[in-house]
Parts: sequence; structure tokens; C-alpha cells
Amino acid sequence: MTTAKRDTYTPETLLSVAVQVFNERGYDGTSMEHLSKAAGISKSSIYHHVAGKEELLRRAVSRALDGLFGILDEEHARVGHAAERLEYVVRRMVEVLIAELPYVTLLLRVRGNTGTERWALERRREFDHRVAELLKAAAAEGDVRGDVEVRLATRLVFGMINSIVEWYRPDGRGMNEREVADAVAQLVFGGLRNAG
Amino acid sequence: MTTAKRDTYTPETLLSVAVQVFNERGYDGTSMEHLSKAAGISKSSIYHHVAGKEELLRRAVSRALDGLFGILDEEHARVGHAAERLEYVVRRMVEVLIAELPYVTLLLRVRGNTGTERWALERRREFDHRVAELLKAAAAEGDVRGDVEVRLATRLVFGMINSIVEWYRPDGRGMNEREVADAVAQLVFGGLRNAG
DNA sequence: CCTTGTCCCGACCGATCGTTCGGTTACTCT
DNA sequence: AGAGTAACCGAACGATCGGTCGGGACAAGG
Repeated sequence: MTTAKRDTYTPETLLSVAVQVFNERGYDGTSMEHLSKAAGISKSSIYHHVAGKEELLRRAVSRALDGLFGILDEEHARVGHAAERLEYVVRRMVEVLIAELPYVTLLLRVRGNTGTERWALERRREFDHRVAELLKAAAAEGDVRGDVEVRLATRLVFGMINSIVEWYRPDGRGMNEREVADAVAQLVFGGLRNAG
Repeated sequence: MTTAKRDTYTPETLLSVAVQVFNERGYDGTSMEHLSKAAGISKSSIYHHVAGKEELLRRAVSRALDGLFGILDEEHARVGHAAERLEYVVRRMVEVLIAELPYVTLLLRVRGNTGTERWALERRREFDHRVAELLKAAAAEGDVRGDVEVRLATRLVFGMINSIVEWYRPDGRGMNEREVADAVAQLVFGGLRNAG
């Protein structure tokens, strides 16, 4: 066996607590005192596990970005018709967004005040750009309507998907990832799919 | 004549500066020092015009909320078929959101740390509820597809519309309010409109 | 037993937070 | 010119910020 240690904090378990507080109060609105209360350890003890507040943010957004970029490496996102690859990516985005909900939530709210935040924004733009190219390819193949500009459509679709973090809560008997992904796909492609 | 005063700050002109900084750095990430630098007056002078930081936030979100609720009082939002009223509201939401862009942007980012923020969130929920009722009526009249739950569809449509504040910038020769409203309406109702 | 290293703590650091205060400048009105 | 006042400022307030420090509790290995 590898890990059957003690009942104590690790950087990962501490991160899950921190991200939750960050999402409730906002990153700038959260003090290390808030984190220590939520974690149940003293403020100084936090620095035994992580370098500081900004490292917690970096770990969180990294996890979210890894999940999103991982989608683009999957087979169904790389081969096939552009429209089908696009639909696959859209559905997987919803699933990843829900699976890593607090981390993606935090990622989508960074403003760019610190170096870590600016790095996160840059990687987000890179991901958006990759998906926009996919939509452009689908439009070129004639499977997506052409009367709405590609860049504008991409932004609006991202807006719809990303807004899930504002209301989806996994408590109890709510809808699961698949149901939300289906609804999003129906709304997005019912409006995007070429009628002719 | 009423106002041909001096070249000095009023609560309104100060507000426009403050809202811009709030949106760049986030409300919690903005200090009164930041505001004084951006406004070009000393920190203490700000308190000659407004009671404090939170009043600036309250004035800003009030302006945004007034614009949004004003839509529901307009004639085209009150009379006619539900589907047509809904489309009118969606288009007007885009227009108001762009006309009052910085104020609505700030409204959509409040987290609920202070009393003012919680009040803003409550009024937002009230507005969302009013629009959701409109969509429900349109579904009951058969003009909107019924295979996607009303509440879910409302949230996704709001997500798409509200995301405009994340990328729309009025600089130079960009697209105007009407063009964005048309694109949103096409995407939203191309997916919402009943095919049968 | 004693050492070693993990985990944690209270006390404290300089800096910055939103806000207050006493006083000065500059414009308006008579 | 003089009075009144709106606009503004530098200095300082107590509180809180993110982060540091020296040391204590506790388990594992000898």
C-alpha cells in the first residue's frame, strides 16, 4: 500500500476546501482567516501545506484547464466531421464542467489582477480559440448556419455552456450531467444546425 | 438654466469612473486608493461626494436593475402572444445590456458578501423569474418546444445573453446593439421555436 | 529511552484596507 | 471686499490583509 497515513490535511484536501470558499466569497473577498475557519486549522498551519493564497488559486485553475484541454485530445474530438466533433466537444464540456464544477467555476471568474490570473485568462482564450476553429470548420463543411458570424456564435455558445456554473448544484435528486448535456446540445444545435 | 456648473465631480461622474475600475479589478479587488488614482482626486475627497465604497456599488447595480425591469413595463412586453413578448424581451435585454454595459456587468458579478450585494442578487432572481414565466406561457401556447424543461431553458438563455458583458466592447467600428440582438434572437429561437 | 520529522499553533510582522478628521483652496453671491 | 460654502487635501485612525517565526504536540523508527 502507498497511502494510509494520518487523518490530516494534504494540499489536495485543503484545496477542495479553499476552492469552495473562493467560490462563495470570491477570491479577493476571501482572507486566509476565512480559509482557516473553513478548514478547521490555524492560519499559519495552511502555510505548512501550500506556499500561499495564490498557489491555491493556481492549483485550482490548473485542474480546471487540464480537464478542458483534455477534451480536445480525446479521439472523438480529433477525427470525423467537424460538426460531429463540435457536438462531441460541447457535450464533453458540459460533463467536465459539472464533474469539476468548483474548479471550473473559479476559473471562469478570475479577473486578471495577479500573474496567476492573467495566465489563466490566456489559457482560457487559447481553449476558446481551439473550439472556434472547430466551429469554423463545421461552417465551412456546410453543417452549421452561416448567417451568424462564427466568432460571435462561439462566444454565445460558450456563454450558454459556462453559465451552468452559476446555477447547477449536484445536491440530491437533481438532473445529472447527461441530461444537462442533452439539453444544451438540443438548444445549441437546434439553433446552429443548417436547415437547408 | 439648471446645470452649467463647474468642471468638478458629481456622484454620477464619479460613479462612471468607479464602475469602470470595479469591472477591471473586481469590486473586492478595488481599493479606494485605486479609485482615487483613476478619478484623479484624493481618497478622502471621494467621501465628499458619496458615503463610501458600498454606496457606489449600490448606485451602479440600481441603475442596471432599473434598466432591466423597465423592459417589462414596455408595451410590447405586456400585450400580445407570449412568444412574441418573449422575443421582444430577449432583444431588449441585449440592447439594455449593451446600453448600460458597465453597470450590468457589475450587477452580474456580485457575489453576496455585503447587504447591498445580497439585495442585488435577490432583485436579479426576481427578474429572472418574470422572464421564466413568460417562457412558460409561450410553451403553454405551443410556440416553444416542450422537450427541454422551462426552467433549464430559461437559465441557459440567460447565460447566453448575460455572457455578452464578457466580450462586447463598443470601441470603434464593432457591431452595434441591433446586430447582436439579431444574432442572439436567431440563435435562441432557432433552437427554441417549435418545428411542428 | 531518544531522535527525527510531520503537523500544528499563538503571536507577531509590515502593509494595506475603508474611513474620518481638521484644515486649505477656490468659487459664488452680495 | 468680505462672507459663505462646495471641493479638495494630507495625515492619521483602528481593523484586517497575506505571510513569518519559534516552538510545542505527536507519531514512527531506532
